[in-house]
Amino acid sequence: MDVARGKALLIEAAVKLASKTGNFSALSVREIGKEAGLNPNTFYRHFASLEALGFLVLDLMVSGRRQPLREIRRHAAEAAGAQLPHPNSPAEYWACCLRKAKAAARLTIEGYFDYVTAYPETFLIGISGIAALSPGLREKLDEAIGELASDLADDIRIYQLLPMLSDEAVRSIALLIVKQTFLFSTDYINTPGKREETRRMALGFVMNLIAGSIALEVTDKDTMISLVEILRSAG
Amino acid sequence: MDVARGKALLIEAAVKLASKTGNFSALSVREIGKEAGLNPNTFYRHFASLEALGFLVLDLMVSGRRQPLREIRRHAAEAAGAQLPHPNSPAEYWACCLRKAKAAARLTIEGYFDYVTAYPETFLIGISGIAALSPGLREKLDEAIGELASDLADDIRIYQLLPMLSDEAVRSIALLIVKQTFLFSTDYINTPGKREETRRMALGFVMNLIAGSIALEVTDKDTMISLVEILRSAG
DNA sequence: TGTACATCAGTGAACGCGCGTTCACTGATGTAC
DNA sequence: TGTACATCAGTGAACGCGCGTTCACTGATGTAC
Repeated sequence: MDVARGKALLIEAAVKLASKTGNFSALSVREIGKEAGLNPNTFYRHFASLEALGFLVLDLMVSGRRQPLREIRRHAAEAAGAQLPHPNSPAEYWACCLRKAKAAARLTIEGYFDYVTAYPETFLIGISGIAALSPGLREKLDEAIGELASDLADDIRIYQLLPMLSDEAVRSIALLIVKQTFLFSTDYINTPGKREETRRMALGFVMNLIAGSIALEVTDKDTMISLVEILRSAG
Repeated sequence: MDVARGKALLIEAAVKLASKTGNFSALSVREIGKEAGLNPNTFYRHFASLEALGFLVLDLMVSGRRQPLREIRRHAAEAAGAQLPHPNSPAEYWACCLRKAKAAARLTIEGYFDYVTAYPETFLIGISGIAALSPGLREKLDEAIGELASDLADDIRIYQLLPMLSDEAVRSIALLIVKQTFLFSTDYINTPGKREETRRMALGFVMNLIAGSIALEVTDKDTMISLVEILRSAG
Protein backbone atom coordinates (compact mmCIF):
# COMPACT_ATOMS: atom_id res chain seq x y z
CA MET A 1 0.00 0.00 0.00
CA ASP A 2 1.74 3.10 -1.26
CA VAL A 3 -0.53 5.84 0.05
CA ALA A 4 -2.70 5.37 3.13
CA ARG A 5 -6.28 4.36 2.47
CA GLY A 6 -7.75 7.32 4.36
CA LYS A 7 -5.52 9.80 2.59
CA ALA A 8 -6.59 8.53 -0.80
CA LEU A 9 -10.25 8.62 0.25
CA LEU A 10 -9.91 12.21 1.45
CA ILE A 11 -8.23 13.37 -1.75
CA GLU A 12 -10.87 11.64 -3.82
CA ALA A 13 -13.65 13.19 -1.76
CA ALA A 14 -12.14 16.68 -2.02
CA VAL A 15 -11.80 16.43 -5.79
CA LYS A 16 -15.33 15.15 -6.13
CA LEU A 17 -16.82 17.91 -4.00
CA ALA A 18 -14.72 20.64 -5.54
CA SER A 19 -15.62 19.66 -9.06
CA LYS A 20 -19.29 19.54 -8.10
CA THR A 21 -19.32 23.07 -6.72
CA GLY A 22 -16.49 24.39 -8.87
CA ASN A 23 -14.97 25.96 -5.81
CA PHE A 24 -12.19 24.24 -3.98
CA SER A 25 -11.73 27.07 -1.51
CA ALA A 26 -15.30 26.72 -0.21
CA LEU A 27 -14.71 23.18 1.01
CA SER A 28 -14.55 22.39 4.72
CA VAL A 29 -12.50 19.79 6.53
CA ARG A 30 -15.63 18.24 7.98
CA GLU A 31 -17.42 18.15 4.64
CA ILE A 32 -14.51 16.31 3.05
CA GLY A 33 -14.32 13.87 5.92
CA LYS A 34 -18.03 13.16 5.67
CA GLU A 35 -17.86 12.60 1.92
CA ALA A 36 -14.93 10.24 2.47
CA GLY A 37 -16.92 8.33 5.10
CA LEU A 38 -14.33 9.08 7.75
CA ASN A 39 -14.22 10.81 11.07
CA PRO A 40 -13.94 14.58 10.63
CA ASN A 41 -10.54 14.80 12.23
CA THR A 42 -8.93 11.89 10.43
CA PHE A 43 -8.10 14.68 8.01
CA TYR A 44 -5.42 15.87 10.43
CA ARG A 45 -3.68 12.52 10.35
CA HIS A 46 -2.77 13.24 6.72
CA PHE A 47 -2.80 16.97 6.10
CA ALA A 48 -1.70 19.95 8.09
CA SER A 49 -4.39 22.15 6.59
CA LEU A 50 -6.79 22.58 3.71
CA GLU A 51 -4.09 24.50 1.90
CA ALA A 52 -1.74 21.53 2.16
CA LEU A 53 -4.41 19.35 0.58
CA GLY A 54 -4.86 21.97 -2.12
CA PHE A 55 -1.17 21.84 -2.97
CA LEU A 56 -1.28 18.09 -3.22
CA VAL A 57 -4.40 18.03 -5.36
CA LEU A 58 -2.96 20.62 -7.69
CA ASP A 59 0.24 18.61 -7.94
CA LEU A 60 -1.66 15.43 -8.72
CA MET A 61 -3.79 17.18 -11.30
CA VAL A 62 -0.89 18.71 -13.15
CA SER A 63 1.48 15.77 -12.98
CA GLY A 64 -1.36 13.45 -13.91
CA ARG A 65 -2.45 15.46 -16.92
CA ARG A 66 0.78 16.53 -18.53
CA GLN A 67 1.61 13.17 -20.04
CA PRO A 68 -1.87 12.37 -21.37
CA LEU A 69 -2.03 15.78 -23.02
CA ARG A 70 1.33 15.17 -24.65
CA GLU A 71 0.06 11.79 -25.83
CA ILE A 72 -2.90 13.47 -27.46
CA ARG A 73 -0.53 15.71 -29.37
CA ARG A 74 1.73 12.82 -30.29
CA HIS A 75 -1.15 10.86 -31.75
CA ALA A 76 -2.39 13.94 -33.57
CA ALA A 77 1.03 14.73 -34.99
CA GLU A 78 1.59 11.15 -36.11
CA ALA A 79 -1.81 10.90 -37.72
CA ALA A 80 -1.32 14.24 -39.41
CA GLY A 81 2.24 13.61 -40.56
CA ALA A 82 2.05 10.06 -41.87
CA GLN A 83 0.91 10.69 -45.41
CA LEU A 84 3.17 13.67 -46.19
CA PRO A 85 5.64 13.30 -49.07
CA HIS A 86 9.29 14.13 -48.56
CA PRO A 87 9.90 17.77 -49.34
CA ASN A 88 12.38 18.88 -52.04
CA SER A 89 13.24 22.40 -50.88
CA PRO A 90 13.34 24.42 -47.65
CA ALA A 91 10.25 26.37 -48.63
CA GLU A 92 8.48 23.17 -49.45
CA TYR A 93 9.61 21.75 -46.13
CA TRP A 94 7.98 24.61 -44.27
CA ALA A 95 4.83 24.17 -46.29
CA CYS A 96 4.75 20.45 -45.48
CA CYS A 97 5.23 21.21 -41.82
CA LEU A 98 2.47 23.75 -41.79
CA ARG A 99 0.05 21.41 -43.50
CA LYS A 100 0.90 18.90 -40.84
CA ALA A 101 0.49 21.57 -38.15
CA LYS A 102 -2.94 22.46 -39.43
CA ALA A 103 -4.14 18.88 -39.37
CA ALA A 104 -2.45 18.25 -36.02
CA ALA A 105 -4.08 21.31 -34.48
CA ARG A 106 -7.51 20.11 -35.49
CA LEU A 107 -6.90 16.60 -34.22
CA THR A 108 -5.37 17.85 -31.00
CA ILE A 109 -8.33 20.07 -30.28
CA GLU A 110 -10.69 17.19 -30.94
CA GLY A 111 -8.69 14.97 -28.63
CA TYR A 112 -8.34 17.67 -26.05
CA PHE A 113 -12.04 18.37 -25.70
CA ASP A 114 -12.80 14.69 -25.58
CA TYR A 115 -10.32 14.49 -22.75
CA VAL A 116 -11.96 17.45 -21.00
CA THR A 117 -15.29 15.67 -21.26
CA ALA A 118 -13.79 12.54 -19.77
CA TYR A 119 -12.06 14.29 -16.86
CA PRO A 120 -13.90 17.54 -16.27
CA GLU A 121 -12.80 17.80 -12.60
CA THR A 122 -9.27 18.79 -13.45
CA PHE A 123 -10.30 21.71 -15.54
CA LEU A 124 -13.09 23.01 -13.34
CA ILE A 125 -10.97 22.88 -10.22
CA GLY A 126 -7.89 24.25 -11.87
CA ILE A 127 -9.50 27.40 -13.02
CA SER A 128 -11.85 28.57 -10.33
CA GLY A 129 -11.56 27.67 -6.72
CA ILE A 130 -8.07 26.62 -5.98
CA ALA A 131 -6.31 29.90 -6.58
CA ALA A 132 -8.52 31.73 -4.11
CA LEU A 133 -7.27 29.58 -1.25
CA SER A 134 -3.92 31.31 -0.87
CA PRO A 135 -1.32 33.33 -2.74
CA GLY A 136 0.96 30.28 -2.58
CA LEU A 137 -1.53 28.17 -4.47
CA ARG A 138 -2.15 30.90 -6.98
CA GLU A 139 1.57 30.99 -7.66
CA LYS A 140 1.65 27.24 -8.04
CA LEU A 141 -1.22 27.38 -10.50
CA ASP A 142 0.67 29.93 -12.58
CA GLU A 143 3.67 27.63 -12.49
CA ALA A 144 1.52 24.74 -13.68
CA ILE A 145 0.21 26.79 -16.57
CA GLY A 146 3.79 27.62 -17.46
CA GLU A 147 4.70 23.94 -17.46
CA LEU A 148 1.77 23.00 -19.67
CA ALA A 149 2.70 25.79 -22.06
CA SER A 150 6.27 24.67 -22.20
CA ASP A 151 5.12 21.10 -22.90
CA LEU A 152 3.11 22.43 -25.81
CA ALA A 153 6.03 24.47 -27.12
CA ASP A 154 8.27 21.43 -26.87
CA ASP A 155 5.82 19.30 -28.81
CA ILE A 156 5.54 21.92 -31.52
CA ARG A 157 9.33 21.74 -31.84
CA ILE A 158 9.59 17.96 -31.60
CA TYR A 159 7.00 17.29 -34.27
CA GLN A 160 8.37 20.12 -36.38
CA LEU A 161 5.02 21.78 -36.77
CA LEU A 162 6.11 25.41 -36.95
CA PRO A 163 9.80 25.50 -37.92
CA MET A 164 9.28 28.84 -39.67
CA LEU A 165 8.72 30.54 -36.31
CA SER A 166 11.29 31.66 -33.76
CA ASP A 167 11.47 29.89 -30.43
CA GLU A 168 10.18 32.99 -28.77
CA ALA A 169 7.13 33.16 -31.01
CA VAL A 170 6.36 29.50 -30.37
CA ARG A 171 6.67 29.94 -26.62
CA SER A 172 4.52 33.00 -26.74
CA ILE A 173 1.66 31.44 -28.67
CA ALA A 174 1.90 28.26 -26.59
CA LEU A 175 1.31 30.27 -23.43
CA LEU A 176 -1.60 32.13 -24.96
CA ILE A 177 -3.14 28.90 -26.20
CA VAL A 178 -2.87 27.22 -22.80
CA LYS A 179 -4.39 30.15 -20.95
CA GLN A 180 -7.21 30.67 -23.43
CA THR A 181 -7.83 26.95 -23.53
CA PHE A 182 -8.56 26.92 -19.80
CA LEU A 183 -11.31 29.44 -20.45
CA PHE A 184 -12.61 27.46 -23.41
CA SER A 185 -12.63 24.34 -21.23
CA THR A 186 -14.91 25.80 -18.59
CA ASP A 187 -17.22 27.12 -21.29
CA TYR A 188 -17.18 23.68 -22.81
CA ILE A 189 -18.11 21.94 -19.59
CA ASN A 190 -20.64 24.48 -18.36
CA THR A 191 -22.57 25.05 -21.57
CA PRO A 192 -23.09 21.70 -23.28
CA GLY A 193 -25.34 23.35 -25.87
CA LYS A 194 -22.46 25.33 -27.31
CA ARG A 195 -19.80 22.67 -27.46
CA GLU A 196 -19.57 22.59 -31.22
CA GLU A 197 -19.20 26.36 -31.26
CA THR A 198 -16.55 26.27 -28.55
CA ARG A 199 -14.52 23.74 -30.50
CA ARG A 200 -14.74 25.89 -33.60
CA MET A 201 -13.72 28.99 -31.68
CA ALA A 202 -10.75 27.22 -30.14
CA LEU A 203 -9.56 25.99 -33.52
CA GLY A 204 -10.10 29.43 -35.05
CA PHE A 205 -8.13 30.98 -32.24
CA VAL A 206 -5.18 28.69 -32.74
CA MET A 207 -5.22 29.18 -36.53
CA ASN A 208 -5.44 32.92 -36.08
CA LEU A 209 -2.44 32.97 -33.77
CA ILE A 210 -0.38 30.81 -36.11
CA ALA A 211 -1.32 32.89 -39.14
CA GLY A 212 -0.48 36.07 -37.26
CA SER A 213 2.90 34.81 -36.16
CA ILE A 214 3.75 33.68 -39.66
CA ALA A 215 2.65 37.00 -41.11
CA LEU A 216 4.74 38.88 -38.58
CA GLU A 217 7.82 36.65 -38.64
CA VAL A 218 8.35 35.10 -42.06
CA THR A 219 10.33 37.68 -43.97
CA ASP A 220 10.26 36.24 -47.48
CA LYS A 221 7.02 37.48 -49.00
CA ASP A 222 6.38 34.60 -51.40
CA THR A 223 7.01 32.06 -48.69
CA MET A 224 4.76 33.93 -46.30
CA ILE A 225 1.99 34.12 -48.88
CA SER A 226 2.13 30.45 -49.68
CA LEU A 227 2.20 29.48 -46.00
CA VAL A 228 -0.75 31.69 -45.19
CA GLU A 229 -2.62 30.19 -48.11
CA ILE A 230 -2.24 26.76 -46.58
CA LEU A 231 -3.95 27.97 -43.44
CA ARG A 232 -6.61 29.77 -45.40
CA SER A 233 -7.70 26.85 -47.54
CA ALA A 234 -10.56 24.77 -46.21
CA GLY A 235 -10.13 21.28 -44.77
CA MET B 1 -30.63 60.80 -1.26
CA ASP B 2 -30.97 58.30 -4.07
CA VAL B 3 -29.71 55.12 -2.46
CA ALA B 4 -29.94 54.56 1.28
CA ARG B 5 -26.80 55.37 3.25
CA GLY B 6 -26.54 51.89 4.75
CA LYS B 7 -26.96 50.20 1.41
CA ALA B 8 -24.16 52.26 -0.12
CA LEU B 9 -21.94 51.52 2.87
CA LEU B 10 -22.58 47.81 2.57
CA ILE B 11 -21.82 47.72 -1.14
CA GLU B 12 -18.66 49.69 -0.59
CA ALA B 13 -17.58 47.38 2.23
CA ALA B 14 -18.26 44.26 0.17
CA VAL B 15 -16.25 45.58 -2.77
CA LYS B 16 -13.39 46.54 -0.51
CA LEU B 17 -13.28 43.17 1.23
CA ALA B 18 -13.70 41.18 -1.96
CA SER B 19 -10.92 43.01 -3.73
CA LYS B 20 -8.65 42.51 -0.72
CA THR B 21 -9.13 38.75 -0.64
CA GLY B 22 -9.91 38.37 -4.33
CA ASN B 23 -12.82 36.15 -3.45
CA PHE B 24 -16.30 37.56 -3.32
CA SER B 25 -17.91 34.22 -2.55
CA ALA B 26 -15.94 33.87 0.69
CA LEU B 27 -17.48 36.98 2.21
CA SER B 28 -19.96 36.73 5.07
CA VAL B 29 -22.92 38.91 5.88
CA ARG B 30 -21.50 39.72 9.30
CA GLU B 31 -18.07 40.54 7.92
CA ILE B 32 -19.55 43.00 5.46
CA GLY B 33 -21.70 44.60 8.14
CA LYS B 34 -18.71 44.98 10.42
CA GLU B 35 -16.59 46.55 7.68
CA ALA B 36 -19.44 48.95 6.93
CA GLY B 37 -19.69 49.87 10.64
CA LEU B 38 -23.26 48.67 10.83
CA ASN B 39 -25.22 46.11 12.77
CA PRO B 40 -24.80 42.63 11.24
CA ASN B 41 -28.42 42.33 10.28
CA THR B 42 -28.87 45.74 8.74
CA PHE B 43 -27.76 43.81 5.67
CA TYR B 44 -31.24 42.27 5.50
CA ARG B 45 -32.89 45.67 5.29
CA HIS B 46 -31.31 46.06 1.83
CA PHE B 47 -30.54 42.65 0.38
CA ALA B 48 -32.35 39.35 0.35
CA SER B 49 -29.09 37.40 0.28
CA LEU B 50 -25.42 37.56 -0.50
CA GLU B 51 -26.21 36.48 -4.02
CA ALA B 52 -28.50 39.48 -4.47
CA LEU B 53 -25.66 41.74 -3.39
CA GLY B 54 -23.39 39.92 -5.83
CA PHE B 55 -25.76 40.65 -8.70
CA LEU B 56 -25.90 44.31 -7.78
CA VAL B 57 -22.14 44.63 -7.42
CA LEU B 58 -21.57 42.93 -10.76
CA ASP B 59 -24.13 45.26 -12.35
CA LEU B 60 -22.48 48.31 -10.88
CA MET B 61 -19.04 47.15 -11.95
CA VAL B 62 -20.00 46.49 -15.52
CA SER B 63 -22.25 49.48 -16.05
CA GLY B 64 -19.70 51.71 -14.34
CA ARG B 65 -16.77 50.49 -16.42
CA ARG B 66 -18.17 50.23 -19.91
CA GLN B 67 -18.25 53.95 -20.59
CA PRO B 68 -14.78 54.72 -19.20
CA LEU B 69 -13.29 51.91 -21.26
CA ARG B 70 -14.96 53.28 -24.37
CA GLU B 71 -13.57 56.72 -23.52
CA ILE B 72 -10.08 55.27 -23.34
CA ARG B 73 -10.52 53.89 -26.84
CA ARG B 74 -12.02 57.14 -28.11
CA HIS B 75 -9.05 59.13 -26.86
CA ALA B 76 -6.65 56.58 -28.27
CA ALA B 77 -8.36 56.55 -31.67
CA GLU B 78 -8.47 60.33 -31.84
CA ALA B 79 -4.84 60.69 -30.83
CA ALA B 80 -3.85 58.00 -33.31
CA GLY B 81 -5.96 59.30 -36.18
CA ALA B 82 -5.30 63.01 -36.03
CA GLN B 83 -2.14 63.24 -38.09
CA LEU B 84 -3.13 60.86 -40.89
CA PRO B 85 -3.32 62.27 -44.44
CA HIS B 86 -6.41 61.72 -46.56
CA PRO B 87 -6.07 58.48 -48.52
CA ASN B 88 -6.23 58.46 -52.34
CA SER B 89 -7.27 54.86 -53.00
CA PRO B 90 -9.15 52.04 -51.28
CA ALA B 91 -5.94 50.12 -50.60
CA GLU B 92 -4.35 53.24 -49.22
CA TYR B 93 -7.44 53.77 -47.09
CA TRP B 94 -7.04 50.37 -45.51
CA ALA B 95 -3.38 51.04 -44.93
CA CYS B 96 -4.20 54.36 -43.26
CA CYS B 97 -6.74 52.67 -41.06
CA LEU B 98 -4.36 49.95 -40.04
CA ARG B 99 -1.65 52.44 -39.15
CA LYS B 100 -4.24 54.17 -37.02
CA ALA B 101 -5.31 50.83 -35.54
CA LYS B 102 -1.75 49.99 -34.61
CA ALA B 103 -1.22 53.27 -32.82
CA ALA B 104 -4.65 53.11 -31.24
CA ALA B 105 -4.03 49.61 -29.94
CA ARG B 106 -0.87 50.71 -28.22
CA LEU B 107 -2.48 53.77 -26.70
CA THR B 108 -5.55 51.82 -25.64
CA ILE B 109 -3.45 49.22 -23.88
CA GLU B 110 -1.50 51.94 -22.12
CA GLY B 111 -4.71 53.61 -21.03
CA TYR B 112 -6.31 50.34 -20.11
CA PHE B 113 -3.57 49.21 -17.76
CA ASP B 114 -3.43 52.63 -16.17
CA TYR B 115 -7.13 52.25 -15.57
CA VAL B 116 -6.64 48.79 -14.09
CA THR B 117 -4.05 50.23 -11.73
CA ALA B 118 -6.47 52.96 -10.69
CA TYR B 119 -9.44 50.64 -10.12
CA PRO B 120 -8.05 47.19 -9.45
CA GLU B 121 -11.14 46.04 -7.51
CA THR B 122 -13.27 45.68 -10.59
CA PHE B 123 -10.88 43.37 -12.31
CA LEU B 124 -9.94 41.24 -9.32
CA ILE B 125 -13.52 40.70 -8.30
CA GLY B 126 -14.78 40.13 -11.79
CA ILE B 127 -12.49 37.29 -12.50
CA SER B 128 -12.21 35.17 -9.41
CA GLY B 129 -14.75 35.11 -6.67
CA ILE B 130 -18.05 36.26 -7.98
CA ALA B 131 -18.73 33.45 -10.41
CA ALA B 132 -18.34 30.80 -7.72
CA LEU B 133 -21.31 32.20 -5.80
CA SER B 134 -23.97 30.75 -8.05
CA PRO B 135 -24.65 29.60 -11.61
CA GLY B 136 -26.82 32.69 -12.07
CA LEU B 137 -23.93 34.97 -11.32
CA ARG B 138 -21.61 33.00 -13.54
CA GLU B 139 -24.09 33.47 -16.38
CA LYS B 140 -24.30 37.17 -15.67
CA LEU B 141 -20.52 37.44 -15.76
CA ASP B 142 -20.46 35.75 -19.16
CA GLU B 143 -23.07 38.23 -20.31
CA ALA B 144 -20.95 41.11 -19.05
CA ILE B 145 -17.93 39.82 -20.95
CA GLY B 146 -20.09 39.63 -24.05
CA GLU B 147 -21.15 43.23 -23.58
CA LEU B 148 -17.61 44.45 -23.15
CA ALA B 149 -16.57 42.53 -26.25
CA SER B 150 -19.39 44.00 -28.26
CA ASP B 151 -18.40 47.50 -27.08
CA LEU B 152 -14.90 46.82 -28.34
CA ALA B 153 -16.16 45.52 -31.68
CA ASP B 154 -18.38 48.60 -32.03
CA ASP B 155 -15.47 50.93 -31.36
CA ILE B 156 -13.30 49.14 -33.90
CA ARG B 157 -16.08 49.78 -36.43
CA ILE B 158 -16.80 53.35 -35.35
CA TYR B 159 -13.20 54.49 -35.53
CA GLN B 160 -12.67 52.50 -38.72
CA LEU B 161 -9.68 50.68 -37.39
CA LEU B 162 -10.04 47.38 -39.21
CA PRO B 163 -12.30 47.93 -42.24
CA MET B 164 -10.47 45.19 -44.10
CA LEU B 165 -11.96 42.57 -41.78
CA SER B 166 -15.42 41.04 -41.81
CA ASP B 167 -17.80 41.84 -38.97
CA GLU B 168 -17.51 38.28 -37.82
CA ALA B 169 -13.73 38.42 -37.62
CA VAL B 170 -13.90 41.67 -35.67
CA ARG B 171 -16.42 40.26 -33.23
CA SER B 172 -14.37 37.13 -32.82
CA ILE B 173 -11.10 38.88 -32.04
CA ALA B 174 -12.90 41.36 -29.78
CA LEU B 175 -14.20 38.50 -27.65
CA LEU B 176 -10.79 36.87 -27.49
CA ILE B 177 -9.16 40.16 -26.55
CA VAL B 178 -11.62 40.84 -23.76
CA LYS B 179 -11.29 37.37 -22.26
CA GLN B 180 -7.54 37.29 -22.48
CA THR B 181 -7.34 40.82 -21.14
CA PHE B 182 -9.08 39.73 -17.95
CA LEU B 183 -6.29 37.25 -17.42
CA PHE B 184 -3.64 39.82 -18.25
CA SER B 185 -5.28 42.20 -15.76
CA THR B 186 -5.00 39.85 -12.82
CA ASP B 187 -1.39 39.12 -13.74
CA TYR B 188 -0.83 42.83 -13.94
CA ILE B 189 -2.27 43.51 -10.50
CA ASN B 190 -0.81 40.49 -8.73
CA THR B 191 2.74 40.65 -10.06
CA PRO B 192 3.86 44.28 -10.05
CA GLY B 193 7.37 43.21 -11.02
CA LYS B 194 6.24 41.97 -14.41
CA ARG B 195 3.98 44.83 -15.43
CA GLU B 196 6.12 45.96 -18.33
CA GLU B 197 6.24 42.41 -19.63
CA THR B 198 2.49 41.99 -19.25
CA ARG B 199 1.86 45.17 -21.24
CA ARG B 200 4.16 43.95 -23.98
CA MET B 201 2.49 40.55 -24.04
CA ALA B 202 -0.94 42.11 -24.27
CA LEU B 203 0.10 44.32 -27.15
CA GLY B 204 1.81 41.42 -28.88
CA PHE B 205 -1.31 39.34 -28.47
CA VAL B 206 -3.53 41.97 -30.04
CA MET B 207 -1.11 42.54 -32.92
CA ASN B 208 -0.83 38.83 -33.50
CA LEU B 209 -4.60 38.44 -33.67
CA ILE B 210 -4.96 41.34 -36.07
CA ALA B 211 -2.15 40.11 -38.28
CA GLY B 212 -3.65 36.64 -38.29
CA SER B 213 -7.10 37.86 -39.25
CA ILE B 214 -5.69 40.00 -42.03
CA ALA B 215 -3.60 37.11 -43.32
CA LEU B 216 -6.62 34.82 -43.29
CA GLU B 217 -9.21 37.28 -44.62
CA VAL B 218 -7.63 39.77 -47.04
CA THR B 219 -7.75 38.03 -50.39
CA ASP B 220 -5.66 40.39 -52.52
CA LYS B 221 -2.05 39.31 -51.98
CA ASP B 222 -0.37 42.66 -52.54
CA THR B 223 -2.79 44.41 -50.21
CA MET B 224 -2.34 41.71 -47.60
CA ILE B 225 1.45 41.97 -47.84
CA SER B 226 1.46 45.71 -47.47
CA LEU B 227 -0.96 45.62 -44.55
CA VAL B 228 1.03 42.99 -42.73
CA GLU B 229 4.16 45.04 -43.31
CA ILE B 230 2.59 47.94 -41.46
CA LEU B 231 2.07 45.73 -38.42
CA ARG B 232 5.55 44.31 -38.74
CA SER B 233 7.41 47.58 -38.82
CA ALA B 234 8.63 48.93 -35.49
CA GLY B 235 7.02 51.87 -33.72
C1' DT C 1 9.33 -18.20 17.82
C1' DG C 2 7.64 -15.20 21.33
C1' DT C 3 7.32 -10.96 23.65
C1' DA C 4 7.60 -6.08 24.35
C1' DC C 5 7.37 -1.79 22.32
C1' DA C 6 6.69 1.87 18.77
C1' DT C 7 4.22 3.63 15.05
C1' DC C 8 0.28 4.71 12.66
C1' DA C 9 -4.67 5.29 10.93
C1' DG C 10 -8.81 6.07 12.71
C1' DT C 11 -12.43 7.23 16.59
C1' DG C 12 -15.60 9.97 19.56
C1' DA C 13 -16.29 13.67 22.60
C1' DA C 14 -15.62 18.25 23.46
C1' DC C 15 -14.09 23.31 23.10
C1' DG C 16 -15.08 27.91 21.61
C1' DC C 17 -16.32 30.64 17.55
C1' DG C 18 -18.38 33.00 13.76
C1' DC C 19 -22.04 32.18 10.97
C1' DG C 20 -27.03 33.15 8.88
C1' DT C 21 -31.23 34.46 10.31
C1' DT C 22 -35.19 35.95 13.25
C1' DC C 23 -37.39 38.83 16.65
C1' DA C 24 -39.04 42.76 18.93
C1' DC C 25 -37.67 47.18 19.32
C1' DT C 26 -36.29 52.49 18.35
C1' DG C 27 -36.19 56.82 16.25
C1' DA C 28 -36.46 59.57 12.21
C1' DT C 29 -38.88 60.93 8.13
C1' DG C 30 -42.78 61.35 5.27
C1' DT C 31 -47.83 61.86 4.63
C1' DA C 32 -53.06 62.16 5.11
C1' DC C 33 -56.47 64.96 6.80
C1' DT D 1 -50.65 74.27 11.21
C1' DG D 2 -51.13 70.26 14.09
C1' DT D 3 -51.89 65.53 14.87
C1' DA D 4 -52.06 60.69 13.94
C1' DC D 5 -50.22 57.14 11.42
C1' DA D 6 -47.19 54.53 8.16
C1' DT D 7 -42.82 53.64 6.41
C1' DC D 8 -38.16 52.90 6.73
C1' DA D 9 -33.14 52.33 8.29
C1' DG D 10 -30.89 50.69 11.90
C1' DT D 11 -30.28 48.22 16.71
C1' DG D 12 -29.30 44.49 20.11
C1' DA D 13 -30.26 40.06 21.81
C1' DA D 14 -30.88 35.51 20.79
C1' DC D 15 -31.39 30.89 18.26
C1' DG D 16 -29.28 26.81 16.51
C1' DC D 17 -25.59 25.17 13.49
C1' DG D 18 -21.44 23.74 11.28
C1' DC D 19 -16.95 24.94 11.62
C1' DG D 20 -11.65 24.10 12.82
C1' DT D 21 -9.09 22.06 16.09
C1' DT D 22 -7.60 19.45 20.29
C1' DC D 23 -7.67 15.58 23.40
C1' DA D 24 -7.35 11.02 25.05
C1' DC D 25 -8.26 6.80 23.33
C1' DT D 26 -8.26 2.11 20.34
C1' DG D 27 -6.68 -1.43 17.53
C1' DA D 28 -3.78 -2.99 13.91
C1' DT D 29 0.73 -3.45 11.96
C1' DG D 30 5.58 -3.48 12.07
C1' DT D 31 10.01 -4.26 14.49
C1' DA D 32 13.87 -5.23 17.95
C1' DC D 33 15.76 -8.70 20.53
